[in-house]
Amino acid sequence: MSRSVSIRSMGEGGRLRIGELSRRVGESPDLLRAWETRYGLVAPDRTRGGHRLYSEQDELRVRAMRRHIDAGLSAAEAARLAKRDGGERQDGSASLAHLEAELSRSLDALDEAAAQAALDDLLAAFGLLPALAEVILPYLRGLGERWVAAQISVADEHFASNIIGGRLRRLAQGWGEGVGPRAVLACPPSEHHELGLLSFGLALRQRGWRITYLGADTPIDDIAAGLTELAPSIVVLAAVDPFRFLDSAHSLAALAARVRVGFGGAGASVALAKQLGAEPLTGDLIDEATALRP
Amino acid sequence: MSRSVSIRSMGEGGRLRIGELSRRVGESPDLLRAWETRYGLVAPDRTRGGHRLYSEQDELRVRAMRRHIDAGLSAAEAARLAKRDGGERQDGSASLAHLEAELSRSLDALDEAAAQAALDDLLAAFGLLPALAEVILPYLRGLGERWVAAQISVADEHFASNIIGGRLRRLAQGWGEGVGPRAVLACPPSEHHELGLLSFGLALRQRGWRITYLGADTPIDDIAAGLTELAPSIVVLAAVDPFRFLDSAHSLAALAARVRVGFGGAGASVALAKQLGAEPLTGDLIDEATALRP
Amino acid sequence: MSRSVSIRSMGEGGRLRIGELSRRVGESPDLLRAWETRYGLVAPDRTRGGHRLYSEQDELRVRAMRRHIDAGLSAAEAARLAKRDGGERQDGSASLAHLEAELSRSLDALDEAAAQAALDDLLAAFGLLPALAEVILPYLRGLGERWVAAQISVADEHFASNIIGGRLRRLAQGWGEGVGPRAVLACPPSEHHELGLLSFGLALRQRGWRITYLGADTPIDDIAAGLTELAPSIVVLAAVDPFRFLDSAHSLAALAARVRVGFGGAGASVALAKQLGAEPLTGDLIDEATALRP
DNA sequence: ATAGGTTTTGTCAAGCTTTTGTACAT
DNA sequence: ATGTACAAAAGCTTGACAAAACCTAT
Repeated sequence: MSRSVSIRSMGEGGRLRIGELSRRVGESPDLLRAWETRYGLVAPDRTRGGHRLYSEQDELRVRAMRRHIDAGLSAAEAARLAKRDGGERQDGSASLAHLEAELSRSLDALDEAAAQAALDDLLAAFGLLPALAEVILPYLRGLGERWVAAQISVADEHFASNIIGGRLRRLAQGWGEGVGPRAVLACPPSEHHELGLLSFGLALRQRGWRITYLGADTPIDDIAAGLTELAPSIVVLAAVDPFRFLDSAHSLAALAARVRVGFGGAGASVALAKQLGAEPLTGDLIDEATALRP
Repeated sequence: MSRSVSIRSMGEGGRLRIGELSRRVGESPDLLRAWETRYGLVAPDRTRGGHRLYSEQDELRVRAMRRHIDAGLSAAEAARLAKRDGGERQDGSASLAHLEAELSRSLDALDEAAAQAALDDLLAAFGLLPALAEVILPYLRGLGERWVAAQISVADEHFASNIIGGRLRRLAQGWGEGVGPRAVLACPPSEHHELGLLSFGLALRQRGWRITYLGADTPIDDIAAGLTELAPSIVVLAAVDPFRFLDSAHSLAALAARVRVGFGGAGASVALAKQLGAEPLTGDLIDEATALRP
Repeated sequence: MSRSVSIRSMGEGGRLRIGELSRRVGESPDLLRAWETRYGLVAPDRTRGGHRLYSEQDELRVRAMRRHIDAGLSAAEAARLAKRDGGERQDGSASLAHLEAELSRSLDALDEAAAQAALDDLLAAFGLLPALAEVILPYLRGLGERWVAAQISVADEHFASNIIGGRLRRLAQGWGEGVGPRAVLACPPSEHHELGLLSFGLALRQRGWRITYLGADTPIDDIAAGLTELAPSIVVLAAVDPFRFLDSAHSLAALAARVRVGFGGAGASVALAKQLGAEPLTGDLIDEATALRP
């Protein structure tokens, strides 16, 4: 509503001229004008002389446009999405932050009902993969760190793990069935952290894989036994401690000679995987699952 | 790459051009077009200029097609299956809408085996309370309405009621035992609709209550007789017609003077409950059960 | 009964060409065609171009034909029998012995779909508590014994445990909510067998208790920390090895001084419980849960 | 089992159009 | 700033082709 046409004020009014906007968002002025005329991406006010004055929301829209294009959308589609919800970014992340806080609070308070409700909301609002990637896995990481720092008791950690683990297993229902390629999932001996592995399995399932889940603390040689029966496309092993891999180095190398093997979890590394003839799956868990090809 | 971004930006309405879809699913654009023209696998929107715009479901279909082909089916068969159920099974649980339709269809067709299977799936996929709240109770409401509108015969209505009632009773197995507070459930004289009351009992049981179920058409004075023996925390009466309460007004008032009494069902109202000294339970059945405190 | 095919019907209706059928049943295409023309063993659909499309039932018939031939029958005789009853599934008699055998078979064969179906049938036919008491817990005992006797690999054991554990956790949905007395369930440090504890929790839940589940490998002192917050009626600890109790003897005695504590599992004994001030829950797991009073 | 013809299906090419970033004249 | 132009990239349609998989009949 500010009437004053303070040409110079690009500060608190937040209204930018095209050159400054171009510099901030890293798009050429020509392109910004093209996006405006072609797709109506923005409709900046004008100075009396006709110069464009962009608002902060315009800037958000332009950035959203760029994100969508980088994600592979056409310019037209990108503009359509950016116009629809380009300025609402902080709203969405606010609700995400809120749900994250609620999950955290309820689990810390040993309040199962509230925790289940938070998980419900989370999954309903974002869907499985984003909920895992953006909230649940970060929460579990934080939980581990607080546990290491002795800020929470093991009982607290167990409670939260069991609630989340229970939910993940519920979502895993029937994940061994169907027609996709098969992945066998397990943790090496002495490794008991399986929530990450469960999440990885769910992400794979989302992509159509069939999962055979052996879970925590599984002797490597025993995996080999079921190989002919299951004929998996890949065996994925996850551990948070590299020594869990190294302790079974010999068996792992033998396994990798017979079947494709992937190493994941904080204990995996490219070097370690290479050394034992396995594939490294050391990136973001969800990304790795999404990118995995049979 | 910006893989996680893509997950997010695909969330709502971001339609892909053929090149990007090709990149994501790993099939050549030529092949995608061939599958479309030969088998009608997908029917993407088009830009004004004729370029294809694929939806998220299209992507799922293409992936399903690939899975079926890898499983050994011919392209034609793979496409037939992918079209049939390519977009349905995201997270392993069949969609609620699909199960609802299947229940409805099988009951209308008087196909008991199919109806039982649909109930199995429903309960397995969503659990008791959500299944009741989201599917079974809405179905029963619809059934009642269709019966009033004379769109179905009494036999149809009985068939469906008996299947569902039978299942609810089986689920009620042992609900009188345990350690929780006790609720006595009954319908007043001349009231014969007890499916809602059964559901209410199951929801209470789910929350730890012990149920004593007297069922349809129960004289109020008879309830009073068992009172000292059972020592219930509450007596819940349900009727679809307010006159069923009014006909026993005197006995009901007397009962409410001795024990906590709740009124539920379409025949209950806040005014009526107040008048006879009872608690109204007029909200959503499952919600009321969940909120009830001993 | 053919179990709810609808959910896992991914392969349902997928008709095979002769090459793929040949691969699956291990008979040459030529032979398959010969059996068809000579004995009318099957009558597959055809594509417009004339290619054969075999149904799942056709596959069963071919397999039956092979079984009969291997049993010594002539081809003509074998075809006659296979046509008569080759396509019919072995009908699942709902007998307990049969279901037990089917569960055992499918888990040993790492066949998740069949195992889930067996669990479905089991729970539908007998209900939770009988299914646990009569089939699932005995099976788990047998599994442990076979494992000790090294008759099965750890991977086999893990697979079965995860399938059953997943199901139990699914059934545990929402068991922390409601109005009943609260029980805290955990295994002492180093104890990782939690399937019995889960079953015990389900049995308690069935009787109206609210469950707070801390699961495997929980330090006793940490349980004490949550005590005021949760105010449980009882804390139940389970272990298969008495040393798991003895290792935490001091903490356990301290805990038992503050709250009612029960000891269960093969590692518990009346003497041990008495010594540490706890209640023995050494009888049948389901019976103990059923008999427990707040 | 072989021979000879047919169907299915992935791929490619040719020629034309649309989309989109950038450039330039007014 | 506007409007037009332009060219690279990406798409579209039609038609064809060849390898693999199937068919029938001998």
